[in-house]
Amino acid sequence: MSELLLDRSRCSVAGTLAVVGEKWSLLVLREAFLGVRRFADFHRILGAPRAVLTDRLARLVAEGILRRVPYQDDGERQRHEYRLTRKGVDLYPTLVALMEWGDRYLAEDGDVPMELRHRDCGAPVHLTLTCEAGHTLDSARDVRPVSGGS
Amino acid sequence: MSELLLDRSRCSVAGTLAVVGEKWSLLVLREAFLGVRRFADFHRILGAPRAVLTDRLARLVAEGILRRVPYQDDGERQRHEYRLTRKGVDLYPTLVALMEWGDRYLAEDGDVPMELRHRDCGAPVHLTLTCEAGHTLDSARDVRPVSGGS
DNA sequence: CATGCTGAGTTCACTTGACGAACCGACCAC
DNA sequence: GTGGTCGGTTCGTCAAGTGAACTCAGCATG
Repeated sequence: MSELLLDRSRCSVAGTLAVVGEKWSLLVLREAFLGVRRFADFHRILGAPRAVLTDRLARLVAEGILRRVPYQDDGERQRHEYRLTRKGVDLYPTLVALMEWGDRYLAEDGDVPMELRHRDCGAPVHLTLTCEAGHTLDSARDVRPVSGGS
Repeated sequence: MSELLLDRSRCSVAGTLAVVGEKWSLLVLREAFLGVRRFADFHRILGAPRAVLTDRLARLVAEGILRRVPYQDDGERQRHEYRLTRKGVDLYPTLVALMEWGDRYLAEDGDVPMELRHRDCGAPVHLTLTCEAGHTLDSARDVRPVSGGS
Protein backbone atom coordinates (compact mmCIF):
# COMPACT_ATOMS: atom_id res chain seq x y z
CA MET A 1 0.00 0.00 0.00
CA SER A 2 2.75 2.41 -1.00
CA GLU A 3 0.18 4.95 -2.16
CA LEU A 4 -0.53 5.73 1.45
CA LEU A 5 3.02 6.91 1.94
CA LEU A 6 2.95 9.72 -0.60
CA ASP A 7 3.38 13.22 0.71
CA ARG A 8 0.09 15.09 0.85
CA SER A 9 1.26 18.27 2.48
CA ARG A 10 2.32 19.89 -0.78
CA CYS A 11 -0.36 18.31 -2.93
CA SER A 12 -1.13 20.32 -6.04
CA VAL A 13 -4.80 19.46 -5.91
CA ALA A 14 -5.09 21.01 -2.46
CA GLY A 15 -2.96 23.95 -3.57
CA THR A 16 -5.10 24.68 -6.59
CA LEU A 17 -8.28 24.34 -4.57
CA ALA A 18 -6.89 26.81 -2.05
CA VAL A 19 -6.64 29.31 -4.91
CA VAL A 20 -9.81 28.66 -6.92
CA GLY A 21 -11.79 26.34 -4.67
CA GLU A 22 -13.93 28.92 -2.92
CA LYS A 23 -17.56 29.21 -3.87
CA TRP A 24 -18.12 31.11 -7.16
CA SER A 25 -14.46 31.26 -8.21
CA LEU A 26 -14.68 28.59 -10.88
CA LEU A 27 -18.02 29.92 -12.06
CA VAL A 28 -16.49 33.36 -12.46
CA LEU A 29 -13.81 31.74 -14.58
CA ARG A 30 -16.37 29.85 -16.63
CA GLU A 31 -17.95 33.18 -17.50
CA ALA A 32 -14.58 34.70 -18.24
CA PHE A 33 -13.99 31.91 -20.77
CA LEU A 34 -17.35 32.69 -22.33
CA GLY A 35 -16.31 36.29 -22.85
CA VAL A 36 -17.68 38.05 -19.79
CA ARG A 37 -15.42 40.84 -18.57
CA ARG A 38 -17.42 43.32 -16.51
CA PHE A 39 -18.57 43.33 -12.93
CA ALA A 40 -22.20 43.98 -13.79
CA ASP A 41 -22.28 41.10 -16.27
CA PHE A 42 -20.72 38.64 -13.83
CA HIS A 43 -23.21 39.78 -11.27
CA ARG A 44 -26.26 39.55 -13.50
CA ILE A 45 -25.38 36.19 -15.04
CA LEU A 46 -24.13 34.42 -11.92
CA GLY A 47 -26.47 35.95 -9.36
CA ALA A 48 -23.72 35.89 -6.76
CA PRO A 49 -23.91 38.47 -3.96
CA ARG A 50 -22.02 41.62 -4.88
CA ALA A 51 -19.73 41.41 -1.87
CA VAL A 52 -18.72 37.86 -2.69
CA LEU A 53 -18.15 38.77 -6.32
CA THR A 54 -15.98 41.72 -5.35
CA ASP A 55 -13.95 39.45 -3.13
CA ARG A 56 -13.57 36.62 -5.67
CA LEU A 57 -12.55 38.98 -8.49
CA ALA A 58 -9.99 40.67 -6.25
CA ARG A 59 -8.64 37.31 -5.20
CA LEU A 60 -8.34 36.07 -8.77
CA VAL A 61 -6.56 39.29 -9.73
CA ALA A 62 -4.23 38.96 -6.74
CA GLU A 63 -3.42 35.41 -7.81
CA GLY A 64 -2.63 36.53 -11.34
CA ILE A 65 -5.51 34.58 -12.88
CA LEU A 66 -7.42 37.64 -14.00
CA ARG A 67 -6.07 41.11 -14.69
CA ARG A 68 -7.87 44.41 -14.29
CA VAL A 69 -7.79 46.38 -17.53
CA PRO A 70 -9.07 49.96 -17.89
CA TYR A 71 -11.52 50.63 -20.68
CA GLN A 72 -13.80 53.48 -21.66
CA ASP A 73 -17.06 53.27 -23.58
CA ASP A 74 -18.26 56.31 -25.55
CA GLY A 75 -19.85 58.82 -23.23
CA GLU A 76 -18.90 56.76 -20.21
CA ARG A 77 -16.27 57.32 -17.61
CA GLN A 78 -13.30 55.00 -17.40
CA ARG A 79 -13.94 51.64 -15.82
CA HIS A 80 -12.09 48.39 -15.37
CA GLU A 81 -12.76 45.00 -16.85
CA TYR A 82 -11.43 41.61 -15.90
CA ARG A 83 -9.55 39.49 -18.41
CA LEU A 84 -7.97 36.09 -18.20
CA THR A 85 -4.19 35.93 -18.01
CA ARG A 86 -2.19 33.01 -19.34
CA LYS A 87 -2.31 31.57 -15.84
CA GLY A 88 -6.10 31.87 -15.96
CA VAL A 89 -6.41 30.38 -19.43
CA ASP A 90 -4.48 27.37 -18.19
CA LEU A 91 -7.36 26.56 -15.86
CA TYR A 92 -9.43 25.69 -18.91
CA PRO A 93 -8.88 21.92 -18.63
CA THR A 94 -10.23 22.02 -15.08
CA LEU A 95 -13.46 23.60 -16.27
CA VAL A 96 -13.71 21.21 -19.19
CA ALA A 97 -13.22 18.26 -16.86
CA LEU A 98 -16.01 19.46 -14.58
CA MET A 99 -18.22 20.08 -17.60
CA GLU A 100 -17.64 16.68 -19.15
CA TRP A 101 -18.48 14.89 -15.92
CA GLY A 102 -21.65 16.94 -15.55
CA ASP A 103 -22.57 16.26 -19.17
CA ARG A 104 -22.21 12.54 -18.58
CA TYR A 105 -23.95 12.24 -15.24
CA LEU A 106 -26.23 15.20 -14.77
CA ALA A 107 -27.66 15.93 -18.20
CA GLU A 108 -31.11 14.49 -18.68
CA ASP A 109 -31.43 12.06 -21.56
CA GLY A 110 -28.20 13.17 -23.17
CA ASP A 111 -29.39 16.72 -23.63
CA VAL A 112 -26.07 18.46 -23.12
CA PRO A 113 -26.24 22.19 -22.32
CA MET A 114 -23.14 23.22 -24.23
CA GLU A 115 -20.74 21.62 -26.65
CA LEU A 116 -17.14 22.44 -27.37
CA ARG A 117 -15.94 22.30 -30.97
CA HIS A 118 -12.52 22.58 -32.52
CA ARG A 119 -12.38 26.07 -33.99
CA ASP A 120 -10.52 24.82 -37.06
CA CYS A 121 -12.38 21.65 -38.01
CA GLY A 122 -15.64 21.85 -36.05
CA ALA A 123 -15.28 18.43 -34.48
CA PRO A 124 -16.31 17.97 -30.83
CA VAL A 125 -13.51 18.43 -28.34
CA HIS A 126 -12.77 16.20 -25.34
CA LEU A 127 -10.19 15.86 -22.61
CA THR A 128 -8.09 12.73 -22.88
CA LEU A 129 -5.42 11.22 -20.69
CA THR A 130 -2.33 10.55 -22.79
CA CYS A 131 1.19 9.53 -21.93
CA GLU A 132 4.28 11.03 -23.47
CA ALA A 133 4.82 7.85 -25.44
CA GLY A 134 1.62 8.65 -27.26
CA HIS A 135 -0.75 6.12 -25.73
CA THR A 136 -4.31 7.10 -24.87
CA LEU A 137 -5.37 5.98 -21.40
CA ASP A 138 -8.90 4.80 -20.81
CA SER A 139 -9.16 5.21 -17.09
CA ALA A 140 -7.56 6.19 -13.83
CA ARG A 141 -6.63 2.55 -13.41
CA ASP A 142 -4.00 2.87 -16.14
CA VAL A 143 -2.18 5.48 -14.07
CA ARG A 144 0.43 4.82 -11.42
CA PRO A 145 1.20 7.73 -9.07
CA VAL A 146 4.81 8.11 -8.00
CA SER A 147 6.19 10.69 -5.62
CA GLY A 148 7.95 13.37 -7.61
CA GLY A 149 11.00 15.56 -7.14
CA SER A 150 12.99 14.56 -4.08
CA MET B 1 -20.87 38.44 -28.62
CA SER B 2 -22.97 35.33 -29.04
CA GLU B 3 -21.19 33.68 -26.13
CA LEU B 4 -23.18 35.86 -23.81
CA LEU B 5 -26.40 34.30 -25.05
CA LEU B 6 -25.63 30.73 -24.06
CA ASP B 7 -27.85 29.17 -21.44
CA ARG B 8 -26.16 29.05 -18.05
CA SER B 9 -29.02 27.72 -15.99
CA ARG B 10 -28.24 24.09 -16.75
CA CYS B 11 -24.47 24.50 -16.97
CA SER B 12 -22.62 21.28 -16.28
CA VAL B 13 -19.79 23.08 -14.53
CA ALA B 14 -22.23 24.51 -12.00
CA GLY B 15 -23.98 21.16 -11.73
CA THR B 16 -20.80 19.26 -11.03
CA LEU B 17 -19.67 21.85 -8.51
CA ALA B 18 -23.03 21.51 -6.77
CA VAL B 19 -22.19 17.84 -6.27
CA VAL B 20 -18.47 17.87 -5.47
CA GLY B 21 -17.74 21.58 -4.98
CA GLU B 22 -18.10 21.74 -1.22
CA LYS B 23 -15.02 22.01 0.88
CA TRP B 24 -13.14 18.71 1.31
CA SER B 25 -15.14 16.73 -1.27
CA LEU B 26 -12.47 16.75 -3.96
CA LEU B 27 -9.75 16.09 -1.40
CA VAL B 28 -11.67 13.08 -0.16
CA LEU B 29 -11.76 11.86 -3.74
CA ARG B 30 -8.06 12.52 -4.19
CA GLU B 31 -7.41 10.21 -1.24
CA ALA B 32 -9.84 7.65 -2.60
CA PHE B 33 -7.82 7.57 -5.82
CA LEU B 34 -4.69 7.04 -3.77
CA GLY B 35 -6.24 4.00 -2.15
CA VAL B 36 -7.72 5.36 1.07
CA ARG B 37 -10.94 3.65 2.02
CA ARG B 38 -11.56 4.04 5.74
CA PHE B 39 -13.00 6.85 7.79
CA ALA B 40 -10.08 6.97 10.19
CA ASP B 41 -7.56 7.20 7.35
CA PHE B 42 -9.43 9.99 5.60
CA HIS B 43 -9.60 11.79 8.91
CA ARG B 44 -5.96 11.35 9.82
CA ILE B 45 -4.57 12.24 6.38
CA LEU B 46 -6.86 15.15 5.55
CA GLY B 47 -7.29 16.63 9.02
CA ALA B 48 -10.86 17.59 8.19
CA PRO B 49 -13.31 17.88 11.10
CA ARG B 50 -15.05 14.58 11.74
CA ALA B 51 -18.51 16.07 11.31
CA VAL B 52 -17.63 17.49 7.92
CA LEU B 53 -16.03 14.24 6.84
CA THR B 54 -19.12 12.27 7.89
CA ASP B 55 -21.26 14.64 5.90
CA ARG B 56 -19.07 14.63 2.77
CA LEU B 57 -18.74 10.85 2.70
CA ALA B 58 -22.49 10.47 3.11
CA ARG B 59 -23.08 12.97 0.35
CA LEU B 60 -20.66 11.26 -2.02
CA VAL B 61 -22.33 7.92 -1.30
CA ALA B 62 -25.77 9.45 -1.86
CA GLU B 63 -24.57 10.81 -5.19
CA GLY B 64 -23.26 7.41 -6.23
CA ILE B 65 -19.64 8.56 -6.36
CA LEU B 66 -18.52 6.35 -3.48
CA ARG B 67 -20.14 3.18 -2.20
CA ARG B 68 -20.14 1.86 1.33
CA VAL B 69 -18.78 -1.68 1.45
CA PRO B 70 -18.80 -3.86 4.57
CA TYR B 71 -15.52 -5.45 5.61
CA GLN B 72 -14.22 -7.24 8.66
CA ASP B 73 -10.65 -7.46 9.90
CA ASP B 74 -9.57 -10.41 12.08
CA GLY B 75 -10.74 -9.92 15.64
CA GLU B 76 -12.60 -6.77 14.72
CA ARG B 77 -16.27 -6.17 14.32
CA GLN B 78 -17.73 -5.48 10.92
CA ARG B 79 -17.17 -1.99 9.58
CA HIS B 80 -17.69 -0.14 6.33
CA GLU B 81 -15.21 1.24 3.85
CA TYR B 82 -15.71 3.71 1.05
CA ARG B 83 -14.83 2.80 -2.52
CA LEU B 84 -15.03 4.67 -5.76
CA THR B 85 -17.78 3.73 -8.16
CA ARG B 86 -17.47 4.12 -11.93
CA LYS B 87 -19.13 7.52 -11.53
CA GLY B 88 -16.45 8.41 -9.00
CA VAL B 89 -13.58 7.11 -11.10
CA ASP B 90 -14.82 9.34 -13.92
CA LEU B 91 -13.97 12.38 -11.80
CA TYR B 92 -10.29 11.51 -12.23
CA PRO B 93 -9.70 14.01 -15.06
CA THR B 94 -10.99 16.80 -12.82
CA LEU B 95 -8.41 15.95 -10.17
CA VAL B 96 -5.67 15.60 -12.76
CA ALA B 97 -6.56 19.00 -14.20
CA LEU B 98 -6.34 20.63 -10.77
CA MET B 99 -3.08 18.85 -10.10
CA GLU B 100 -1.47 19.84 -13.39
CA TRP B 101 -2.33 23.50 -12.86
CA GLY B 102 -0.92 23.37 -9.35
CA ASP B 103 2.21 21.64 -10.58
CA ARG B 104 2.75 24.39 -13.14
CA TYR B 105 1.98 27.41 -11.00
CA LEU B 106 2.40 26.48 -7.36
CA ALA B 107 5.34 24.09 -7.26
CA GLU B 108 8.56 25.76 -6.26
CA ASP B 109 11.34 25.49 -8.84
CA GLY B 110 9.70 22.66 -10.72
CA ASP B 111 9.72 20.38 -7.71
CA VAL B 112 6.48 18.58 -8.40
CA PRO B 113 4.94 16.71 -5.42
CA MET B 114 3.61 13.75 -7.38
CA GLU B 115 3.90 12.40 -10.88
CA LEU B 116 1.51 10.24 -12.85
CA ARG B 117 2.93 7.50 -15.03
CA HIS B 118 1.35 5.19 -17.56
CA ARG B 119 1.11 1.84 -15.81
CA ASP B 120 2.07 -0.02 -18.96
CA CYS B 121 4.98 1.99 -20.33
CA GLY B 122 6.04 4.21 -17.44
CA ALA B 123 5.86 7.45 -19.42
CA PRO B 124 4.46 10.57 -17.71
CA VAL B 125 0.74 11.09 -18.21
CA HIS B 126 -0.96 14.38 -19.07
CA LEU B 127 -4.41 15.68 -19.91
CA THR B 128 -4.78 16.90 -23.45
CA LEU B 129 -7.59 18.57 -25.34
CA THR B 130 -8.29 16.61 -28.50
CA CYS B 131 -11.02 16.78 -31.08
CA GLU B 132 -12.77 13.78 -32.56
CA ALA B 133 -10.93 14.34 -35.82
CA GLY B 134 -7.74 13.54 -33.95
CA HIS B 135 -6.22 17.02 -33.63
CA THR B 136 -4.49 18.06 -30.43
CA LEU B 137 -5.54 21.51 -29.22
CA ASP B 138 -3.01 23.78 -27.59
CA SER B 139 -5.27 26.15 -25.75
CA ALA B 140 -8.75 27.24 -24.86
CA ARG B 141 -8.54 29.63 -27.78
CA ASP B 142 -8.84 26.76 -30.23
CA VAL B 143 -12.24 25.88 -28.80
CA ARG B 144 -15.56 27.32 -29.90
CA PRO B 145 -18.47 26.77 -27.49
CA VAL B 146 -21.87 26.14 -29.06
CA SER B 147 -25.15 25.64 -27.28
CA GLY B 148 -25.99 21.95 -27.29
CA GLY B 149 -29.14 19.85 -27.47
CA SER B 150 -32.21 21.95 -28.24
C1' DC C 1 -18.43 -9.83 34.60
C1' DA C 2 -16.13 -5.15 34.66
C1' DT C 3 -12.87 -2.61 32.24
C1' DG C 4 -10.61 -0.63 28.57
C1' DC C 5 -9.77 0.16 23.56
C1' DT C 6 -10.88 1.35 18.79
C1' DG C 7 -13.42 2.92 14.77
C1' DA C 8 -17.00 5.68 13.40
C1' DG C 9 -19.51 8.65 14.29
C1' DT C 10 -22.73 12.78 17.04
C1' DT C 11 -23.20 17.06 19.80
C1' DC C 12 -22.12 21.56 20.84
C1' DA C 13 -20.12 26.19 21.29
C1' DC C 14 -17.62 29.16 18.37
C1' DT C 15 -15.90 31.34 14.26
C1' DT C 16 -16.00 32.07 9.45
C1' DG C 17 -18.35 32.66 5.20
C1' DA C 18 -22.45 33.47 2.20
C1' DC C 19 -26.73 36.00 1.42
C1' DG C 20 -29.58 39.93 0.00
C1' DA C 21 -31.06 44.40 0.52
C1' DA C 22 -29.73 48.97 1.25
C1' DC C 23 -26.53 52.46 0.78
C1' DC C 24 -22.50 55.15 -1.44
C1' DG C 25 -19.58 57.78 -4.69
C1' DA C 26 -17.75 58.82 -9.22
C1' DC C 27 -18.98 60.19 -13.50
C1' DC C 28 -21.96 61.23 -17.44
C1' DA C 29 -26.23 63.19 -19.68
C1' DC C 30 -29.92 66.30 -19.47
C1' DG D 1 -29.02 69.86 -9.70
C1' DT D 2 -31.55 65.65 -11.00
C1' DG D 3 -31.39 61.23 -12.52
C1' DG D 4 -29.02 57.05 -14.14
C1' DT D 5 -25.35 53.58 -14.34
C1' DC D 6 -21.42 51.02 -12.80
C1' DG D 7 -18.79 49.13 -9.32
C1' DG D 8 -18.53 48.70 -5.36
C1' DT D 9 -19.20 48.79 0.53
C1' DT D 10 -22.02 48.06 4.77
C1' DC D 11 -24.84 45.48 7.59
C1' DG D 12 -27.99 42.16 9.78
C1' DT D 13 -29.07 37.46 9.19
C1' DC D 14 -28.35 32.81 8.25
C1' DA D 15 -25.65 28.72 6.74
C1' DA D 16 -21.34 26.25 6.91
C1' DG D 17 -16.87 24.88 8.78
C1' DT D 18 -14.00 24.05 13.06
C1' DG D 19 -12.24 21.56 17.11
C1' DA D 20 -13.01 19.48 21.37
C1' DA D 21 -15.78 16.54 24.00
C1' DC D 22 -18.99 12.93 24.21
C1' DT D 23 -21.36 8.46 22.54
C1' DC D 24 -21.93 3.80 21.18
C1' DA D 25 -20.99 -0.98 19.45
C1' DG D 26 -18.31 -4.66 19.71
C1' DC D 27 -13.99 -7.03 20.52
C1' DA D 28 -10.18 -8.21 23.89
C1' DT D 29 -8.22 -8.66 28.40
C1' DG D 30 -8.12 -10.04 33.27
